[in-house]
Amino acid sequence: MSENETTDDLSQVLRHRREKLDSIIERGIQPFAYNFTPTSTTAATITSFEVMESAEALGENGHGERVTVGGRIVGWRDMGRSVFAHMEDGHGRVQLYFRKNVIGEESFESLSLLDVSDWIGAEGPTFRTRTGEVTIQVESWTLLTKSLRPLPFGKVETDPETGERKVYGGFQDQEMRYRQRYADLAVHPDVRDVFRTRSRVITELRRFLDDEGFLEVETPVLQPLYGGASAKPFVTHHHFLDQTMYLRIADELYLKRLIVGGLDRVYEISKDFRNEGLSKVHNPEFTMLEWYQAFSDYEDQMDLVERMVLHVLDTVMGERVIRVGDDVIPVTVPFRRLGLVSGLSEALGEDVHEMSEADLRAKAEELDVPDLDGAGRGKLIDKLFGELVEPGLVEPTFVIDHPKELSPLAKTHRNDPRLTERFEMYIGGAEIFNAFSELNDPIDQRERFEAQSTLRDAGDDEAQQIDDDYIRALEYGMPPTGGVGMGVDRLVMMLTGQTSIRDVILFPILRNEE
RNA sequence: GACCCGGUAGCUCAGCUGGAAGAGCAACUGACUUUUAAUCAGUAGGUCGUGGGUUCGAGCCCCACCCGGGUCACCA
Repeated sequence: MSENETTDDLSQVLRHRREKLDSIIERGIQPFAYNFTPTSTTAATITSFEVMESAEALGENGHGERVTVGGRIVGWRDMGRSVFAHMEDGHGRVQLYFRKNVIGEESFESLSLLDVSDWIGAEGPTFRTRTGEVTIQVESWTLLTKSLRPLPFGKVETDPETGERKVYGGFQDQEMRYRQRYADLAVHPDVRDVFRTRSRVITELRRFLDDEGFLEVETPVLQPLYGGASAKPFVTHHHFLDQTMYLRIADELYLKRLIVGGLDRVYEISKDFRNEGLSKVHNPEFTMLEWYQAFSDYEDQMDLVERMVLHVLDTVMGERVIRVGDDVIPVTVPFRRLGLVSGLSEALGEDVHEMSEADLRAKAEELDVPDLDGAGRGKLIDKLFGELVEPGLVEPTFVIDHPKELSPLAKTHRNDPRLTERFEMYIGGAEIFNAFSELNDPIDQRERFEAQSTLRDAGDDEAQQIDDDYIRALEYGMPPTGGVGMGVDRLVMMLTGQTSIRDVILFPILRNEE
């Protein structure tokens, strides 16, 4: 039976499909068509029928419009001299009805060569079956692509009253769903919807910033020095230059060089790369949106973030709520603003500014906060805040005015030299935005870099490098600037109610197969 | 990185105290011209994640490893 060893190795199911392919070719049917021109989609076919029906415009035999549709077979019920099937395209699904005395003997016999997950085109008038489903009475059909590997469709039961879909069996294995995202998408319409939403969110973020007068720019992914965030980079090598290169961990320093150059409102949507662990909210490559606006400070940027979030909710979601798992969180402006130090003081019941580093450390140890080695005052405050306050930040909240040590690229707070003008915006306990009044004093910036360098020498491999070229740019003069970074993946998680970042990234990072 | 759970037919899973590898769906053959988790009859399909070990005998027990999920840690 089998032509060769390769075919021998295939499972029974795959072998049967190869055999059908052979039969198709023997009958002179093209199994992988070159093109097809539908006149309608599955969704439009149904809508059109319903419109004609309610206008009492149906033709003889209750037939609606004659359509030609293309799609993938997702269900098949063989009744002998008639067959019911379901077809899906990018817009929905529609039922097909094949009758032997309508399509003819030869065409009907050829149906036995079709399988679930094949792509076909079908042509005929619409009607409503006895059980009430709008269906295409197929008069002719054509094979578009023979599928040699069945998709793991489950059995779908649709409740006739509520329209709720219940899936039996199906494709559950998370690993396989991520590795074979094409199959996951093919089988799960709701997964396709998540990524459609993601795309629309990014479109609306662009539209919002474009309308605010921002210019979209592109800056290097491959960088001789990395900076703009505290993170471990991916390291690579350029052979011709014989030079070590890093994949960017942030866009920040390049975008601010553009502000120096007079491009006064810029943004970039980019993949950033951080060589760190994986979690429900961390993928090593992720999508970042950063923007910088001359003649603004972090207060202005808080207003802009509020307007941006509302714009995305209004245009994409149609409602001002965020979903975290099953929780529905209303989004209203202005968002809550909480000083990092004052919020922590409240949680501790004493003024953090009055506490010594030793006091802070004792508190942290008392609470079993891990990894305190080498933590300075700022780090201790941050850790305590993370432990005591952050988990409660479910409604949209700006956490503002971080300790200076934690923020080497932010301006010193105009009213308190111990703090910086910075905010992080949290929703549902996750950080989504991070912003500052950008530090534009080149002398101060060099000192901050040097402090980072000291941390680096002390073993902190996430501390930032000194970027002399960036300081040179600041010496030419950067106007007062507010800048914001946003985790696009995390925002999409919030909007689509996904609890894992992997469910909003089409191809999340996985270990190699085998 | 630590701990917990998992990996058995194409898919979803069961498999008792160690004693002849199972079910449903999918597939294949046949019946059925308005079904919709179609139905009915029959057939076939297995490297039990991998490699060792214990045992008369291992899907099951032991050791190591691989892969994934979850929790924690790391990650502003």
